[in-house]
Amino acid sequence: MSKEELSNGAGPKRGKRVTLADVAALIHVSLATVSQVLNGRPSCWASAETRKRVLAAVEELGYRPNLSARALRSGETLTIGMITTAPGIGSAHNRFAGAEEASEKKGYTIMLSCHPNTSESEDQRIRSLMDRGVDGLLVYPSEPGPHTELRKLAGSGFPLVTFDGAALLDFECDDICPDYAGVGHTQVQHLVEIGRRRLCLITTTPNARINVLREEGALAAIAAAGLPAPLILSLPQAATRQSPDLGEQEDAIHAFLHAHQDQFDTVIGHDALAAIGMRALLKLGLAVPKNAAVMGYGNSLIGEYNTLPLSTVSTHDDIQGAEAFRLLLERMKNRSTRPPFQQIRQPGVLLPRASTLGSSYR
Amino acid sequence: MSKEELSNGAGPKRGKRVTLADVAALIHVSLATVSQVLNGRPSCWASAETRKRVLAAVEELGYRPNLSARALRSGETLTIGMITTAPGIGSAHNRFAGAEEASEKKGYTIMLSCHPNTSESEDQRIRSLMDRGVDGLLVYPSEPGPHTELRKLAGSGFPLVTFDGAALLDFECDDICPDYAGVGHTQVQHLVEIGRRRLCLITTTPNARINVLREEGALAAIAAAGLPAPLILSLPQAATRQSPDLGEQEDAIHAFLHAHQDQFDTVIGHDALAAIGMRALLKLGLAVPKNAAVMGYGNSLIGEYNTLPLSTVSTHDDIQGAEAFRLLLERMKNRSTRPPFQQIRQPGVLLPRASTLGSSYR
DNA sequence: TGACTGGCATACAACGTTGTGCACGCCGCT
DNA sequence: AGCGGCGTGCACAACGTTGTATGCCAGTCA
Repeated sequence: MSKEELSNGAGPKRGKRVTLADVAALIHVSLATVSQVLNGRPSCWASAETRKRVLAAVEELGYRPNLSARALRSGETLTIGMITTAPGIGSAHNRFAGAEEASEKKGYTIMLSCHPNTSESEDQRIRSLMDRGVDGLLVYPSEPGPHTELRKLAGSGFPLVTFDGAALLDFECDDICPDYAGVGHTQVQHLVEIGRRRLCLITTTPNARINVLREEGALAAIAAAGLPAPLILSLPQAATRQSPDLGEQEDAIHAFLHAHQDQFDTVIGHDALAAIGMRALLKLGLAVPKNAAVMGYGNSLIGEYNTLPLSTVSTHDDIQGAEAFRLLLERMKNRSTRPPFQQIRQPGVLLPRASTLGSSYR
Repeated sequence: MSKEELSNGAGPKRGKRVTLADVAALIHVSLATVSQVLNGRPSCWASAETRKRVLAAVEELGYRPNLSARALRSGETLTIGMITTAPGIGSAHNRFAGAEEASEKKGYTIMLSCHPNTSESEDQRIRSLMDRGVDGLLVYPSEPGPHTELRKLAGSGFPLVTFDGAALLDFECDDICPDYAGVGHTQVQHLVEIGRRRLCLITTTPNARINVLREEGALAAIAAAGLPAPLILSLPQAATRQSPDLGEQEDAIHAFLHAHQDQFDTVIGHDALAAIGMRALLKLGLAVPKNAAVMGYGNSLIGEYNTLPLSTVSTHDDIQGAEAFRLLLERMKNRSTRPPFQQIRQPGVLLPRASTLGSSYR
């Protein structure tokens, strides 16, 4: 008897999903027995014989458990939430992809929620996901603010892992972010090796602590290498997260570099800014990398597809995502014990390309 | 009496979530009453007085409904699923962002699931999301295959909207994709306006029907404009979705363009390929756009941040996402009626930049 | 005065699971 | 023969909602 015959015949209620009761009825066993067999209770239960019949019936009817019901009963949804700020240009979609791949293997699904970069919208998204009963949460904290809900979660022992939290939060929690000091070190080491000494650092929003952290990493590495202090250009944060006004940024960079001509031989910034910076350099008539090398960091495709491929230090955002999920899973498995918070720092990997090594473009 | 005092004092069960029963108990009303007030049953019910008391109690206890329970009871989860193939370079994250923003406004949350590009993994992701009781599904179909689950869903009237389905599926369903014919027309019109006539088309995987559709759009526009038939280069599909081997692609393009030198004055492809193509052109010693203009289409940042900004026809992937959700919502609201399937075609918008208009780079 | 109306609130039964406690029959042991 | 134990299986009570059927009271009309 095929599944089709059953589903539109006299079988279980037409058009409804197959339930445990349907399976039980088919082979004249009780609900509980079927449930036990399927969940493979560790100990005693269920003779090999009934077990076989149950599995056959499940197969025949195409039974699939109703996870809403299971969630209500057991409090576990096999679902985690992820909250990000900008999904576009930044690291979010790569970290998501890494986390998603890892979580899928363990049977988890991710609810992904984006929000404008404010503490209130962060609170709201957290509440929304908690209402849905997620078992754990991966969060990009917003720029500094009260972080009411996030703080509560961290304090309550709820499984939570943040990205770049160290730079943005004034309380402790499990966190993962690039090893900025290491990234800076790698950048500087490469630049020193190719004979550069006079760096120009381009960054955004000086008031955002995350950028301060990035900057500190680079500065420490520069000092450690015995290079002179770099030029620093701090751009105001992009107005809209989806598409910052590149023209405006380019003009600002152009003006700055023009004003400090002959004071640098290298431009550093995250991949997007480095790409924009490269345009400004060419417009100034400087050859890249001959007159000025350009070096980025991050994980973006921008540098990889660029006409003049951009040397960068990859922060392996996808691995960060996978690691974040791994840590989250650990916390979800052991809700009772409260191990000390863990701060993971993802090392960067040098990807030297034409913008530091190539023959020159104008 | 503050919320904090309650939650660790004698209030509702310590550490547990506040439930309807807690609220009801606090003001000595029945469960049902509270539920009715909160869900604002349209008609008769609930005096202004009790309504006020209920709302006050809800506020005081910080009650939030348990959506798992509601889902079990009502069959609605306020959650939709989205299934994509490659999340990285393609249109997926922009379409997601658009859908997410639109859905969030309506109280929906999206579960996002990615899969390697096979029909089996597509089936598996669909089952996983259906188990979780999603109210609707947005799907990137995989390359041609049986599409067992997807076909079932489309046939059952379950709310489902696909992206690029017209090119990939042999059955009907609600669908949205770029208006390829329009995109091709816009590209060609712009190129004609700047005096180009001899086009070279770069595409991938000739066997994937989606690329055929794209190609057809361009070819039709080329023919309509009275241009000679273009050169066509079909590259094999990238091995890994995360990071295709750019060097290999570049070499292939380089060889092709070298072999057909002087037979084209323009290169067309989607943004990523166009960017790679531009490198090949420069390597051949051709000036862009003087000797060869380059034109992409899509919605990627690659062209925007490129050293030589890439002219493109944006397919507004974020709007497509929002539109897809709008249509899905319509289907979810009217489960009973089965209106004819709708195929939305998103028009492209010309973004002329330096790769067709600028002064030349070499 | 009895019956009927309408406004308000309540009990109760689902939704599909899972875990606990108990019942039944059979075996071996004392 | 009586007892304990074990191997199987089942009934039942939750989990937190929501919709329906019902109860209660005051006021109104015949």
